[in-house]
Amino acid sequence: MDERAGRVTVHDLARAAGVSLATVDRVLNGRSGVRPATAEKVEMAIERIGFRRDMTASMLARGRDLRAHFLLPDGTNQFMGKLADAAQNLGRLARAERGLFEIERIKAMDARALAAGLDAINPETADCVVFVAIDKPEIHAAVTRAHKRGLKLITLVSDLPGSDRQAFIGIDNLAAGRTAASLMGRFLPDGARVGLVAGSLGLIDHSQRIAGFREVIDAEFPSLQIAGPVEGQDAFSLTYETVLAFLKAHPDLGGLYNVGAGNAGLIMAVNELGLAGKLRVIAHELTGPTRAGLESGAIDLVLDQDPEAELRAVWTSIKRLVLGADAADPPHRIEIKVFLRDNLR
Amino acid sequence: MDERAGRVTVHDLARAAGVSLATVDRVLNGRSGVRPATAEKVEMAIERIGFRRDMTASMLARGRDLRAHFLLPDGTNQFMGKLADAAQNLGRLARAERGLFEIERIKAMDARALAAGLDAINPETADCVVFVAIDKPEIHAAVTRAHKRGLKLITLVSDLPGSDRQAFIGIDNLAAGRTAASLMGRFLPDGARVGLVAGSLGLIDHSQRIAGFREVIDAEFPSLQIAGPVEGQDAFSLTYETVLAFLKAHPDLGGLYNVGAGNAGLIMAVNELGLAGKLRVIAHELTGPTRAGLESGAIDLVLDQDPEAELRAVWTSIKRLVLGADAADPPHRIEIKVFLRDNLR
DNA sequence: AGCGTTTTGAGGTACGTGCATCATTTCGAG
DNA sequence: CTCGAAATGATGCACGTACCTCAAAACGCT
Repeated sequence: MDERAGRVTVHDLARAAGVSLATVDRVLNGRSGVRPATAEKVEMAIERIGFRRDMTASMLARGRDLRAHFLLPDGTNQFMGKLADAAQNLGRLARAERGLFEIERIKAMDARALAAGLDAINPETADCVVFVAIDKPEIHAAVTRAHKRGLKLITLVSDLPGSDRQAFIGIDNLAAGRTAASLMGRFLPDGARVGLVAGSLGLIDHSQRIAGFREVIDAEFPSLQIAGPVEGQDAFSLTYETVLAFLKAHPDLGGLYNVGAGNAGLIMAVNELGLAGKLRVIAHELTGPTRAGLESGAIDLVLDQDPEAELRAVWTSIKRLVLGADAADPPHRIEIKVFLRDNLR
Repeated sequence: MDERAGRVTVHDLARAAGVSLATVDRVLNGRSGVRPATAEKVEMAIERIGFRRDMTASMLARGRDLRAHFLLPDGTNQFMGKLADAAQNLGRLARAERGLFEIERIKAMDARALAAGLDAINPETADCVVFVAIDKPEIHAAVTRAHKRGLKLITLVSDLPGSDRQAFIGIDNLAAGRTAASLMGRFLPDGARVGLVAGSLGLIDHSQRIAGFREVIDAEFPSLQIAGPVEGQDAFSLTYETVLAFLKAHPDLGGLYNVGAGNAGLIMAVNELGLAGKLRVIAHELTGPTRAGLESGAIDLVLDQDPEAELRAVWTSIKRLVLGADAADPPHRIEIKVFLRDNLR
């Protein structure tokens, strides 16, 4: 309660609770050998005197680093490259707060490789695993095993709901799909047809975006027709071929919403058919290709998630998971940015 | 360079630089009485051995709190209320990292009150001032005085470029205006007329939004006509009256862009004239009134800045300013969120 | 060379918590 | 009541940096 005089320390807490420092330590750090009644005394005293553990001292005293192991998809996906760069950069900064990041790239869209990567992580050398999930049974199983080994798990960008992961850092993909639909609906005339493109429906972020999009189209713009989705595996050439065929099969398309990557291929297909500017195109993630697409007019709108903001949230989340709830900010959603040609900076 | 063995400490640094601990301390903390040549030896050693000061130990040792004094506008502006709440909340969390926030509300839109508030802050009891700027000469002068007293200054939401403030936390308001124009341009038919509403052009965030809006309309949608801006002082009843008169004076308006607050009054005026749903309305900040406006259809689009994200950035910035560059993340822009009826959560 | 001044060194304590050790008390079952 | 087990207390060191004091050395100047 006394906000102004020196800090409230564990000594004050021990005195207020009428127990020894050793017992306070046992309660604060969840060690065994404390009767529930005693623990409650301490917890009530924490509330009463407003004790908050000083994280600067805590981190110093525990001496150990917070070790996070990242498993990120490799390949030509530019967004994942930005994500890995952001992890690298933030890792350098987090060192000043005793964070130690290990970044490993694994084969994209390959559930077996991801499962193997998860299984290979030793709880002796890492506290925490950060990975982009694939919603397949073998990944659920690997997550359960990792959790049993005592690792903390954080999904990044693409979640794995219902699993043993402790946190998800990424945008609200349902809301992203809804936003796309809401804007697409305002761009297109009644009765138009919209095509959907995804990387893979096995990625829950992709399928959630589609679900959100469908929901709003059905509710608010029921006259619009939806075609697809087709899958391009987030790869350049496959997306090119797939979208080219898709556009040829549906010459009446008025809009295209790509929930995945592979936008370079998509743009190439759109340009090849001379549809740039005629087709309303909404894509995700501001990268080289999508930026070029906005500038050239091939893409109307890009919904973006900021990798740096996500990595900051990851670091915060790691602190929370490993050190306890009051070690860091409460969790918060990553924001969805909307880019048009006119607000590219 | 040795990344894995125990940390690189000041002791290692002293040894590597061939100086004593005391000298290292003098260099690291910018104390006087070090020859340039010696300081350079230390700085080169820092680079060479990759020394990074351990912030957990540093904060603990310095013992002092990081004291930030907030000067936030009072009044009926809901966004400012959210901002103050966010400051309160984050203040509680920042205590665990030795942050101490003092939050003071001062009369809104009153440059004299703000200047007096700035002048009243004692560098003995605060390290840092966080305030919402008003772009008037007397504020520039007060900022200069505060800076001379040794205070660090951070502008929040509304900036004061060209002054002695050390940092600005807020969205890119030029980009916000451009975004609004880009979307408004796509919503309206050729030749339509758009009205502009502001709180006060003395607030640089408001004038920047208008500038960005104008820029894109002129460049991309030159057929659109712009009326206004009119000023509602961010107040409920004045905005109501002003917008009502404005709409009556321009019965041909197809869209309305309010860069300021006072949206409850704006909605009331729009409803009174039976224009809800007919007029395309873009507003700022997701608060009670704008949320209700989205839901009822009186507002089409809300550009939002997240007060909590801004306060997190403020705290990061305070650490950087008071403790030095590697104490925290590098600065980053606050993101602009776009809300439609369909992605309200 | 001798002076005063500036620069550098040596060493200590303090910050608040984590963690370990060992002694002491309390508890519960028989 | 007695004994072993469980719970609690007492104490001390460690973490890496900040900040202080006092002494020693190097410097610039005449």
